[in-house]
Amino acid sequence: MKTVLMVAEKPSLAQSIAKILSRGTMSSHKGLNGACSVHEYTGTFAGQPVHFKMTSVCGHVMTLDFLGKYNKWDKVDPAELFSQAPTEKKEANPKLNMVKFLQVEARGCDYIVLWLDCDKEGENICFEVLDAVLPVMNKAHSGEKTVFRAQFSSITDTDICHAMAHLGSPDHNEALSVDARQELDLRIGCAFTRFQTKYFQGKYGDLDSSLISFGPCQTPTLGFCVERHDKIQSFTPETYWVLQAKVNADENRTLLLDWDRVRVFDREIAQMFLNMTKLEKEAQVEATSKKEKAKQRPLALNTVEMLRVASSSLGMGPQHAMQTAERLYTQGYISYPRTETTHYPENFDLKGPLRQQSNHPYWADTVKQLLVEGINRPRKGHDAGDHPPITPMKAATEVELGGDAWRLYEYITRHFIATVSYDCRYLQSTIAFRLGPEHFTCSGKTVLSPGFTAIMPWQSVPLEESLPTCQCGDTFPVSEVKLLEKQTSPPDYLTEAELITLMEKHGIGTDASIPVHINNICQRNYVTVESGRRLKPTNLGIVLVHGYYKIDVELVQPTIRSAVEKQLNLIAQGRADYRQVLGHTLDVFKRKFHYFVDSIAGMDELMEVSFSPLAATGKPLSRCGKCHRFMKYIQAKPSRLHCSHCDETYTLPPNGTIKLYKELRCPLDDFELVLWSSGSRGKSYPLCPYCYNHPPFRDMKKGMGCNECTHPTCQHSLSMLGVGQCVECESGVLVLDPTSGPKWKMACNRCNVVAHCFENAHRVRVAADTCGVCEAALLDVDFNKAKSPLPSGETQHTGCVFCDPVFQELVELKHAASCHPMHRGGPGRRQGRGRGRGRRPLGKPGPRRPKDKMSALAAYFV
DNA sequence: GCAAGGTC
Repeated sequence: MKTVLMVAEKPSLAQSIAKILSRGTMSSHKGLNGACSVHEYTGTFAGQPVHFKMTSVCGHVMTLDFLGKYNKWDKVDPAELFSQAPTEKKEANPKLNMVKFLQVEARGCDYIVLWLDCDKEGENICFEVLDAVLPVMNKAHSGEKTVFRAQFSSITDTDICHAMAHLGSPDHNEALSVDARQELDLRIGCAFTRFQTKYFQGKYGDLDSSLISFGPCQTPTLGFCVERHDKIQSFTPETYWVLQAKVNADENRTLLLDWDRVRVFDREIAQMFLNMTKLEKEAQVEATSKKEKAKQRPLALNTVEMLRVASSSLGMGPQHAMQTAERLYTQGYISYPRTETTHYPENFDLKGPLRQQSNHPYWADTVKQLLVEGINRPRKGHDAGDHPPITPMKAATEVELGGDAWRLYEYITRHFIATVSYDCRYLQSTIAFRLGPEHFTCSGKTVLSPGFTAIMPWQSVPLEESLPTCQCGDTFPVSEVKLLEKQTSPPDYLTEAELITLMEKHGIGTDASIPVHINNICQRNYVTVESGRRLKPTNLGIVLVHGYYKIDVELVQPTIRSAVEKQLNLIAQGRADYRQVLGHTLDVFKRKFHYFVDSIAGMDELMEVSFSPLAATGKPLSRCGKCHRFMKYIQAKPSRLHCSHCDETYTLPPNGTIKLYKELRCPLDDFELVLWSSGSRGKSYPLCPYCYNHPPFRDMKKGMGCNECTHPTCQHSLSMLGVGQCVECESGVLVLDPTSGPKWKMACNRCNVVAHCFENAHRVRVAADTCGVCEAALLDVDFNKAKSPLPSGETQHTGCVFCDPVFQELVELKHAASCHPMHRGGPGRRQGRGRGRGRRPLGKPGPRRPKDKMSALAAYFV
């Protein structure tokens, strides 16, 4: 029997499609990567009985990047990234082993049916899948078609079965347009980002962002925030006047009338209107009207609307809201949360999900009433052909979910119930008055039936007292006419919800990527989230955008995306050549890049005003090995040391504190050592600022401290302080932390394992001898007289921390900062440890300590 | 260390 391989874009879709096509008869098992499942069943294909294997990828299989050597920032001119730098496709998520997984499943298959999402990205993934599986599938007989594409617009029985019966072919042009998009985004984004970052970080010490990034989506996103900021800044308040009149409706009630002219901006004219009306004793009714109006129930919920409400009403940022929604989805509480669709398919079972909610403590009554009296048809929304709107899939209580998960679930459920509820109906009454020559109106709303607002109370029509009944020609006594002086007020900072709307409108990002772009501009310190989730640009954000305004406004305009997308659509439609479009667009941006580089002084002028040059930032900390003057420690991200005399900058490890290390010097370059520490519960190690940036030995890399230094004789080096191989990771060595006393620690120089060894020793040294059993270096310890754990009050002991019975008792293994007790020393508690690969119990370390001192020595003299 | 797009 032949085998048909079928591949969907994500595990959940593979499951639902297989369920539909197999009519529930499939058997499932997990694939080798643990993330994807394979669903198998038998059926017919092209008129013959076959075996079906339905599985999925997890989004893109591959990602585009530059060849390794072009990722060295200090060796490559960013301008080269526009054409010379070659790119390669790498596995998007190496942990998932997707290519291997697909090949294992595809081996021996005869046909493939591609069930990827029906958009351009999906079409591109089709070819990523084909590249992986075609080499291992059975070869086709000549002329036989073996590759098929399913075209579906919703995940319903009819649609899926129809797609299966009308298979087509994958569209190469659509896939190519995505290839072009990837290459453009990569080359343009990286070139501008690297140039800006290097230029400004080399000049200023207080930018407070480790990266000055640029991208065709994130930059216009920032642009919207700064545009609003500029509007606020340039706003000048204007004074205006409003004529306010009150009439007595009866003895104890007055009506406030709205002036038909609303407001005037000229004081004298306002005064004139007041003079014309203030002596009037009565207001005459000119007309009355009563109109029944409806407030429409909401459209079914899609991702973007959910994110808007989450931000504006629940105070949850888009990134957080999305993560919460994903968790609700994987736990089965809601349907797939990434969808653009606001329209339920015709045969969608609306009553099922509704029935599940009929015993819910918060909305049982509303739901029961709907089920008894009949639900309303949801409004006609937009069908993007991806997934049904976001719908609750099972009932849940506040206690069960708790916190933000509950609040989001509650909103989704209330919204869903609202979509099948009736519109809110209310009566709008208006009375038009005349006071002398001027016209006024008074209007009020009375709710006739609350409809969906019962389940979405925040949407209710506010309760108002009804207007008095009256007729044309009636008069009411005037109680007061006065002039109010007011001022126009500036707009407020953009809310996240408004930003999402703007991004959606201009096609910046997608439902899945909008939260990422917003998160990016926050993390890069371009904007901060203020109360009410309003986005206020920082100085850095403002200067960047104003700089683009000065140099090339197109770099920050939202059209930067849509213009490119227009070109890409030509590729997708087969109306333009992929190579030509790519070449042309790259050429345009290459010119823009060169112009930007040549004009960077324009942006720099703005930077100067807000930021301080490197030489003027930071505090003197340690001495430079070249000029022996103090270098300044710049704490702002990225933290570094700057020698203003030599005009050199030395980067330091991120996240942690830096102190001078006892004025000790590196024997290689005479730089004063500094001590990096991740906190009291973490680890610390000394490092030489020069060696950290310029590795001294061949077997060392950039970013290594003394605890990884292979110097054979320096007292701070790995060679001198290394004790034994790490008990968890493959390549790390546990290194004695000479600053950790009196609570002595050894820390792995690769992973975050920390071994606490002696609490009451005043001196611990790494001895020259090694353990005969495990080859770890012996430790030479002087304990405090009063608290010595040694028998008969001895204070001095030399032994192996891993094998010596006295020392073993004193060792405790932890993880830096997190402090999970992974190990407690002492016999009798060893069972059950050592889960996972490559971990050895502390009692049995593997081969240890850098042994090959001769080769390190040789490297030293290179 | 960089983009944006999938998804886990």
